[in-house]
Amino acid sequence: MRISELSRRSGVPTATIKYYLRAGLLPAGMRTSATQAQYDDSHLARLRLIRALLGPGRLSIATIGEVLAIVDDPPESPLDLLGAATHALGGEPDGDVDDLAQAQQVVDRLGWRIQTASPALADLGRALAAIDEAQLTLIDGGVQRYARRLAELAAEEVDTVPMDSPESAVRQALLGTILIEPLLVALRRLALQDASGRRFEQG
Amino acid sequence: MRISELSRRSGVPTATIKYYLRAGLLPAGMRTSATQAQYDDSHLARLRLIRALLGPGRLSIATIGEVLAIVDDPPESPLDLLGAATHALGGEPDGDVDDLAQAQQVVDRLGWRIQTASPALADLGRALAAIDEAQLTLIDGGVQRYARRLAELAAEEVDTVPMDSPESAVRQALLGTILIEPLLVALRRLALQDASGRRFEQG
DNA sequence: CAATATTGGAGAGTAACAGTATCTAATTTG
DNA sequence: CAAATTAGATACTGTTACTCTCCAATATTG
Repeated sequence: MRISELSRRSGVPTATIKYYLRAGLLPAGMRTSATQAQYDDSHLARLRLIRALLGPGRLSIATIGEVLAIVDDPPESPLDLLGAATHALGGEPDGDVDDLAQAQQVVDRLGWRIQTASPALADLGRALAAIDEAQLTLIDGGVQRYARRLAELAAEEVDTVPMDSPESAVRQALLGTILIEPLLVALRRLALQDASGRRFEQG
Repeated sequence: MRISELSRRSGVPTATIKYYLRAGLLPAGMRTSATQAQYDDSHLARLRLIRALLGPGRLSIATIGEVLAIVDDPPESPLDLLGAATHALGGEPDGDVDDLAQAQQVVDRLGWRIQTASPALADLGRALAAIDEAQLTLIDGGVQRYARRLAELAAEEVDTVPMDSPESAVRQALLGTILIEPLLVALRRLALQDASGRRFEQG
């Protein structure tokens, strides 16, 4: 198909498609002449993926570039996989030292083995600091309780990663990390609405 | 304290503090003269909260304004509370009709009672669509499994909301909704790293 | 008490981001 | 052959979250 059809089928303006091409998010089409290129379903799928990562995934164009680079050229070892993934995501790699130490302590108490200097660890530190500064009361058992629930889910998720090919493994692992987050956030907000409705209607 | 001390103690530049004052996020200090005002610990706490919502919470200045307006002037009924909360949060209220229908179906199957037109429902629809478009495989039991884990946690969280005063209830409920999200996201990424480490080291 | 520093308030300027618009030359299509 | 489409490049736009500059009015310091 040509760019106009790609645009029509994806709902993305041609100017924006060109912008993604320039940014290297979308591979160039197969050139048939100086002013024409053919795009196929893989381009359509990639385009939809970009929009998914931009929208619900809330990633920046730059971050999407890093993520897609990993998807397109996966690391040898699956061990490095999620390391590379969370490294591409996550904000500034390091923050306040105390916050980081607190995060490390949480992870240690859980017995989790994490590559040091994971940006997710810094994110955890900042999240804990934010909760602290807002003087929020956590549920009994606090962070550990959330962590154990998520660990159960994480173990199941990792089991869904196919081991047949590194390409599909990296895809599932990386995109799963990113795209399930908005699902969890939305579900949690709805669960809170339901729970608070149940509590206060009889209180 | 004066603005320079507020700046020093919070780490926020005075120019930025003035910007928050103009935006109505921070109440004005007590004026002592035409060119001087006194700020107290409540201003410091508010400033830290703003930074927490801006950083880990990833809210925009405009959204923070809405959230703080609810905190400062809570609705009468606790029932409206999380409705107002999730209404202030959440992206565009409505999206694709099919996506919304799928989200509604998920919620119905769970037996959750949600105020219709909750932006969180639209968010759920978009999150599901994104997962679908990326052709991700969900864990067995799919969305329902995530949902039930989150429902357990949500029920416990709602129990931590103090019923003594509407002010503290709204604070806990609203800020809990927002600030625990980055905690969950960070914990999940770390849990995934740990789980994938465990899986692949023996695979 | 004079010189220097700080402040509130307002408006303009800035950097990053995610597009959009315009233009040109070369094809395609009708 | 005339009208439409395209790749590619460059320039422009709108939004966001600041950041800078100025001014007159104090406050502080020597």
